[in-house]
Amino acid sequence: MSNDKTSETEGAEAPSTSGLDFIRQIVAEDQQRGKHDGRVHTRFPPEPNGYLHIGHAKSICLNFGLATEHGGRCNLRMDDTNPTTESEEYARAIEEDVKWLGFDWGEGFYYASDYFEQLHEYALQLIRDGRAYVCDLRGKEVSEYRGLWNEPGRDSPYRTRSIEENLDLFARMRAGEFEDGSRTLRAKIDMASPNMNLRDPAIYRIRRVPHYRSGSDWCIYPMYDFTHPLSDALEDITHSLCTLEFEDHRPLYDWFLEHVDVPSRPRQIEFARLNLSYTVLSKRKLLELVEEGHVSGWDDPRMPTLVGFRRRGYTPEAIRDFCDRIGIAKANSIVSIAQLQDSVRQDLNQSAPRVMGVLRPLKVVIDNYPEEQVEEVEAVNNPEDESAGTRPLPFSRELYVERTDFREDPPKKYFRLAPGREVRLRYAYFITCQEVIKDPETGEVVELRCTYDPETRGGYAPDGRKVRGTIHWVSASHAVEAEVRLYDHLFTKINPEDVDEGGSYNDALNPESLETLTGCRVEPSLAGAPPGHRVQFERQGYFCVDVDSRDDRLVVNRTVTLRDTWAKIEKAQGQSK
RNA sequence: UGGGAGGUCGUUCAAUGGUAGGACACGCGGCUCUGGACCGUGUAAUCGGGGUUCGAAUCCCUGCCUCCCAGCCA
Repeated sequence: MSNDKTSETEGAEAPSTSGLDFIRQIVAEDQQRGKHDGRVHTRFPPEPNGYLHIGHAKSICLNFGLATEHGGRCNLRMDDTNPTTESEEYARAIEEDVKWLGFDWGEGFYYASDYFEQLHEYALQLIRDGRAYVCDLRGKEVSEYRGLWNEPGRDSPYRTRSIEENLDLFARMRAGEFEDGSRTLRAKIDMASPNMNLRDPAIYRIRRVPHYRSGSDWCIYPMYDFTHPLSDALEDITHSLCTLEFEDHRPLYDWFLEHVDVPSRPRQIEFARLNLSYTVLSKRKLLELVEEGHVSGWDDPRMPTLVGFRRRGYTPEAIRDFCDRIGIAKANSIVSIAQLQDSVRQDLNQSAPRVMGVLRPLKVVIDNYPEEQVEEVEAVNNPEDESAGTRPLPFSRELYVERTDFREDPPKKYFRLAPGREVRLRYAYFITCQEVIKDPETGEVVELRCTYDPETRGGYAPDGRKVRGTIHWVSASHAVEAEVRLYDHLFTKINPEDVDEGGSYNDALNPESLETLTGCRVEPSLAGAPPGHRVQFERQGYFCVDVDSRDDRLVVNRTVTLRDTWAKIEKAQGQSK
């Protein structure tokens, strides 16, 4: 958040807005012109009917970022006007997620439901001014009267009711005299408008159910289109940022501000919502994934939710960096998941301590190493951060190395272990593979017999000879056993929502999105690591201790792999054959 | 079909009448006790057609394509 070195533009009256995204340009211009007294006040208005996902993060970073960049404020507001889908649990989770992402709303925490009384007053004003009426049409009838895109709607037969009758009926709606769905309060705008939103939209509906906050104080609830502009105005919001699908709601947004006596005049600006390759980002679909059991919950590490990413091991810094990098525009687009992965790698590379972890252990016995001997070699904790220091690693005659670091028949450019080959065990010794032991039944390689060169302690050969390969390892008797969960995309298609007729987005569910490895071996320093602890398993990737972890059962999630140049080479070799 | 909004390297975002640039991805090279990181380098784009202009991604006209809207959801 400190990417501003633009204050060097002294002489210029109006600093250039070049390079800024279109919203920041508008805000900068507004501020230069002294609009809203030069104030910038934004808000992030989630509905507490689900968990926040990475798409929300884009909006959060925009709204909070904009405010801090201009010395303004950003409110967190629960947009909770629909009691049937919302809950306290979601509201609390949202609050926590925004905090986790690293943003602070100060005193600015609000609930639209706290405005119910004021909103009701505003509705009365509209009625008194002849701008709203109680309509007795049922849902189906309303939509019949609404007309089609290319055909104007018809006025409701109740449109011409007297103000007194409207006032009376609305009071009785509030008093609970009418059943759900039997009546609505509608804005009297224009049934012939080419914009459907202006064909007398409902502003209050009857829902005789308790609200998670207002309890049973109300049985009528205001609609989004009515609530939102007025809530913004009540909070003195200057710039009300929302996504593209609300673009043609803007005339309605402005209509309410125009016809209700509000304290301020916010402006709605729309931007494109985030789409991520190989994932879905809609609360409805994410809810389905949870309810249908395709994932273990909202915080399943494969979920694009903030709780999911958190459990997976993503850092708030990485997510913020990602949001900075993808920019803000009006063109709808699908951002590559590789972009996000780059952001985490970038962050974790700096901060994650290195550790030895063997995912698929292959036993190695060093024949010329003394039977009972154990020594300690010194390992660097983080080559990117000298202050992280070093740690001792136990070394002994029996080790585990990565199964994929041995090939009986090595392909070209394979620098790892193979019969007769010498490699370096990171921070320890050079070893040479002398013998391959196989299971007589299956032919599977079960053990490698190797010899080590005692002169190469620490990983250097005094005679100056080089080895091409350095591999990771753990001492068999000292290693801690762990369960490692590897994740892949939840979906196999770049855009799972792009489905053929009759298809469903979950046809593209990836059956291999979770791979659980048991019997993995990690270095002893990881014993007892708490959930949330992030490390790099050298040469493998970044990992994070899962909440399922117990003292006697280490469970770690793979956040993201390291870049794997060898995998690319091998893939290219495979293709050229 | 009516209304609204979009279309720039493979992807994403810039360039606001004056050399089309960054990031990711990809390729090549260097360095390396992580085939990581890092360093260097390269490939690669203005939806089509007209016009205005010394000069157009940008302004005008026209065509094409994509997205959103017919909840008493947000």
